[in-house]
Amino acid sequence: MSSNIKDIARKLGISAAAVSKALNNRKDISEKLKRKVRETARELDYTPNSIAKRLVTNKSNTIGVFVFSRQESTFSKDLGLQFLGGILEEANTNNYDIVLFSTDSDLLNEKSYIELCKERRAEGAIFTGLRLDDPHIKKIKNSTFPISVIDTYIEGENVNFVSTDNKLGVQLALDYLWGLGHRRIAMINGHRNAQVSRERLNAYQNYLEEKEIYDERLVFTGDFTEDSGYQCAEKIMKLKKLPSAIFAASDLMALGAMKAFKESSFKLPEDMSIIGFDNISTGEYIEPRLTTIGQDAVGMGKWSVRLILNKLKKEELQKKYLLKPKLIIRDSCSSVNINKLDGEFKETPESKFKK
Amino acid sequence: MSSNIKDIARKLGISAAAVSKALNNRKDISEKLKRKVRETARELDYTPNSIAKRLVTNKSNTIGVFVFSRQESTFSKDLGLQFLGGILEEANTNNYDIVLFSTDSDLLNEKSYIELCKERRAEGAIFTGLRLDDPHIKKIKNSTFPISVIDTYIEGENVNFVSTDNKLGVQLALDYLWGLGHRRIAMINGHRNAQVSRERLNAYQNYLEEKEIYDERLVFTGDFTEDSGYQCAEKIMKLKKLPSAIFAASDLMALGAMKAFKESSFKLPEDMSIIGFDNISTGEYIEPRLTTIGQDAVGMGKWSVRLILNKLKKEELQKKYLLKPKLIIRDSCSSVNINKLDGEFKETPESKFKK
DNA sequence: ATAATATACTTAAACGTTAAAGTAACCCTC
DNA sequence: GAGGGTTACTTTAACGTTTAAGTATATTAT
Repeated sequence: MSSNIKDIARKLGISAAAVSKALNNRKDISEKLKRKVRETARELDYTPNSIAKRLVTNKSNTIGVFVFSRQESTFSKDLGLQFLGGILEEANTNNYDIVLFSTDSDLLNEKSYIELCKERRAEGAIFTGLRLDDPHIKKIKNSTFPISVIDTYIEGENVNFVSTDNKLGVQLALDYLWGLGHRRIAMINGHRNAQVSRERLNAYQNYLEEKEIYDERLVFTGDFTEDSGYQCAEKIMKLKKLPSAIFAASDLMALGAMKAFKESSFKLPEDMSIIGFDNISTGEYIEPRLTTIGQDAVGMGKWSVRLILNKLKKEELQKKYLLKPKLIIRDSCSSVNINKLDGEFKETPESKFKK
Repeated sequence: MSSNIKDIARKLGISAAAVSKALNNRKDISEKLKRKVRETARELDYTPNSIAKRLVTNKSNTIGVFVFSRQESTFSKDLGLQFLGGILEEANTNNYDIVLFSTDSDLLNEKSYIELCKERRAEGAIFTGLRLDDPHIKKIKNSTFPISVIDTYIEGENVNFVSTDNKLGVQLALDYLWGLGHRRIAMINGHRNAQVSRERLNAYQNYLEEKEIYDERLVFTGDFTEDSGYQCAEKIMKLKKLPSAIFAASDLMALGAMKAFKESSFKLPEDMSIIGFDNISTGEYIEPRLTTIGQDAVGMGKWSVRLILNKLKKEELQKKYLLKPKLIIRDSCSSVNINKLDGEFKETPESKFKK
């Protein structure tokens, strides 16, 4: 097979240790020998064996990654590949390997996520799309190596949390709707087993309570899928008093809702303003183009790696990183239609709505 | 740290070899000892060290994966995650690890893809989105370990090719358009550095030549991006004799073309039928919903792993696998508008167009 | 009873690398 | 010219496993 350090040593009549040191550019080897070693290494087509190196140094330079991307996942496939891209770039830049694990195969029935990582001596692990009711949560909590979980908060000595600043995201969305004059704003939330659902709901409730317009009957619970958004929209249409706007906790649900309204021949956005969350690419193509809250998915991937690396270096023991979302204004929200306001709100003085 | 085989051996007063064999369920160890070993392994919270195992057995059980997903890539992010899903599931099922490499970081400037794999002693590698003008192609050609390349054909002893049956895909698309009565069908192709562009163009040309309606002036070259589709559509609109339908080599380009036509207030699909290729999820949401050729991306991922595994087992030396595409009929194609037919085609007898 | 065979282990080496400790040769310094 | 320091190596052990070969004991066949 391919040559090793001993082959080089033999050819040069020196010790293997000298070769190792030469290749690692240590200071106790002469420049002359280093040159000779590097040259013969090239001649013999030497490739370092990282497996041997990992064994002897007891350092795997590996991070395990689990991407749970089922339909009812909190993120779309769009975001999934962006997470991965960020993770990869940051990891490889720091000389770490990413080993990806299938979350579909039955590997996971035999062994826990943690065991899979331990066997490979992974130095850290990253989870995305983990549900709060995942059976392995306790093991993650008690992990002996650092773990970053994207979008799901888990209490634990070695567990980091990377997410979007959901409170800010909701604020951006509701500020925008409020500014457009909306006073009756429904919410279509994701399922209760997602961290982000809770956060977004809380932020929504707090915001509207502060404005004194919170109405719990306007909160509908889906499961992040398009279909659930559709169904929630149907329920909304049956309301005696319709809202003028809807805040959906995911773009996919927003898309489903739009479909339902279109089928019931609502004019969008005039008859119903809809704002989503995620900024999936489809939002740009649908009619009307979806206004939404954009997440920095690549950044989330990078930070999940950084927090692990920091922990390994025992420096800067930050366990949480929230990325700033941004409002992406497109065409799915309009200023509130004065003619359709019911008595309750007719006297509201806001008339200079920006758009 | 975590315990090892020697700890178990010491505790039980037996040799490390016996422990190893017991844990591997070899037949020259008594059932009684096996039970005892397994029990103490559990007690001591033993986790096998796969790194040591890989070193001694000289088997890494690893496949390296490179996903090139730039904008002008032949596949969308949608498909990217599907490839990965298929790869992962098939690999993990067969006890192989996937190590993913960033194609953005500058890791790739220092070392070739092949070197990265060799250092990790990867047993195989998978490439997706590789361009025909990639500088590392020659190294891939001469690889000493099996490689599967998705959608890019590279000649080489150890190189497998996994793709969609593009000829069939084009046939499905053109049969469908032909059946709807279209006789003047333009093509918007991807860039020349993608294998699939060549195949799709060839198939298009052959099909239309057979029908004796091929016109090279109706072939436009984009680069798989939406924007390039838009630009090609603009050129098409400047044609003296407009086509009645367009076959786009990617959904993204089809989307761009639709945008251009809509802006020029074409009625879709009445004024222009458009069919795409890929079946990205956005196609379902756009108006009109995009008719397209669907690819089995998950299957492509799985087969790229299978071909590598077969090669490693030296059985069934198949180096190529083509997955069947399927026609996904939605709303972006209509039967040809008789009133708009120019003289040249008016007498065509086909009048029973299915839709 | 003896030899052959099977069973259930142990011993020892190996995988390719690194790192700690050792050593020989040389250079200074006073 | 003996002692201290530096330079440039070598020797040895180790990382945690597996495997081939060896061995002692028990079992069976003749």
